[in-house]
Amino acid sequence: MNKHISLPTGTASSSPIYDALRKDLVDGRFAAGEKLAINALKEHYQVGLSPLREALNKLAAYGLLIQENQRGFRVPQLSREELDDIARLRKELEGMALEQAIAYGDAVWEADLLAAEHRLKRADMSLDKIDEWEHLHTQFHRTLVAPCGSVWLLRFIEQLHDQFDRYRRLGPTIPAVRQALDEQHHQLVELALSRDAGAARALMEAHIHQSYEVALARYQAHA
Amino acid sequence: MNKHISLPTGTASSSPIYDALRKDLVDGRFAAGEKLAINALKEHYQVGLSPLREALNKLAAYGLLIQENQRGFRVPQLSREELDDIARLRKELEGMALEQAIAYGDAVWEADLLAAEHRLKRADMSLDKIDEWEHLHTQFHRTLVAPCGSVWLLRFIEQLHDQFDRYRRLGPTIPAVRQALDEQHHQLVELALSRDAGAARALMEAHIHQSYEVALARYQAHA
DNA sequence: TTATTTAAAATAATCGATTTTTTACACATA
DNA sequence: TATGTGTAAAAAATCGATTATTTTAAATAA
Repeated sequence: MNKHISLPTGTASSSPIYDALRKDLVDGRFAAGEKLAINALKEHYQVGLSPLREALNKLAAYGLLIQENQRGFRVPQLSREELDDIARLRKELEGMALEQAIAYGDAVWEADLLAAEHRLKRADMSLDKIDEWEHLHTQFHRTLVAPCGSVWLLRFIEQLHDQFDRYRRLGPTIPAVRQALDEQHHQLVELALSRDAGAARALMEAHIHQSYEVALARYQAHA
Repeated sequence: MNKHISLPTGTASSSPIYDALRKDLVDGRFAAGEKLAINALKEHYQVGLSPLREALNKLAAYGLLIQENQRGFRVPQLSREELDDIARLRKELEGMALEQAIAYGDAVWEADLLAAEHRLKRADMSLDKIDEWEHLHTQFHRTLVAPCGSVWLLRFIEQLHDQFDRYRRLGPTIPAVRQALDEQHHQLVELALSRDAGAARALMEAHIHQSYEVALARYQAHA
């Protein structure tokens, strides 16, 4: 019995420590620019040095850490410029992927989409269940573009999502914002099911832009 | 005195063993699908186990290796579908990057471009100097898109280039093909200098397509 | 005081050995 | 013959300790 659904492609199978660290980095548990104390991590996550270092190396290659020559690992800085960059690329790549998904997606995809949207809408978003909601939200966006036919495009989108979330998750999710996003999620499904690629792409870009504005406000509040 | 020009962004600073392995993987020194024998690698590259494993982990995160749960590392398979995917994305992303580079590039960029093209054209391409030519070729394409303003776009382009080269380098570079590509390189510089973004993008896509056809032929000859 | 040098401490990277897991093969059973 | 089980060999992953490097602090000189 698998704990995970097998990923669409050769995504490196991940270790528990990799998953935990990745999640904590995306959630903003470490300060931007912070230097990671390896011994402290070892103790905190209760792992040996070797698995820890291998996870850190993978995260550096993935872009969630900076590796400095013989000076260990550091959490990347945040910047307005990078946030703009990430948002712009997300619009471009997810827009592209959605258009292709609408072209290639079959009836199974349609059902998956409806299910993902329903689960997300139903999800409790009280503070102790944020993780659950975040997971379903990620899952929804993943489902939306899944049948685009490009393994590499999906990979890049995933990576940008993680980077974007470093900014978006600087503050707590506000119910009113969530409501607005949920409405867009619903409309995205409708446009996808009606195979209106142009309108769906436009809405996707607007959707990302809205998230971008939330993320930007939070970033500015922090800086 | 630095051996490398510092990279535009937080690209993980790489170790000698990482560089060597990456190069050998891109050059096709390992068969597609091959399982890597760690002890053999250790001996061949004359490195310890720890640095080797860390390099392998980074390469897996980068997409040049597949990491299987407790079953070590494997060279990814090649497929027609993936080659098509990579070529398509390269056209899209490098086209986009070139348009932006033409919008943002300054006089220094213009000079760098001319220099990169000149060095590439002058380069000897005899069999023992292939590495030199390949390096200058990479450098030329890098220079072309460098001022696009998007760190992440550049990162993805670099990654796709490496993946593409796994197919392109299945066979030796033929002088006639090189001649044709050099001519396109020259025209790309001309269009870039004249700031004709539309035409430059179109030519870039045609240029990638031509490389794609070469790579496809080589892939089919191998399979 | 400010800069530079030196020494000590802290931390990162590496190594060699151990433990765990997988794979291959022989044998037994249906 | 096909299928399953047990054992031995191989390989990967991990651990504990060592080595090398960087950082910090103190001391000396300008």
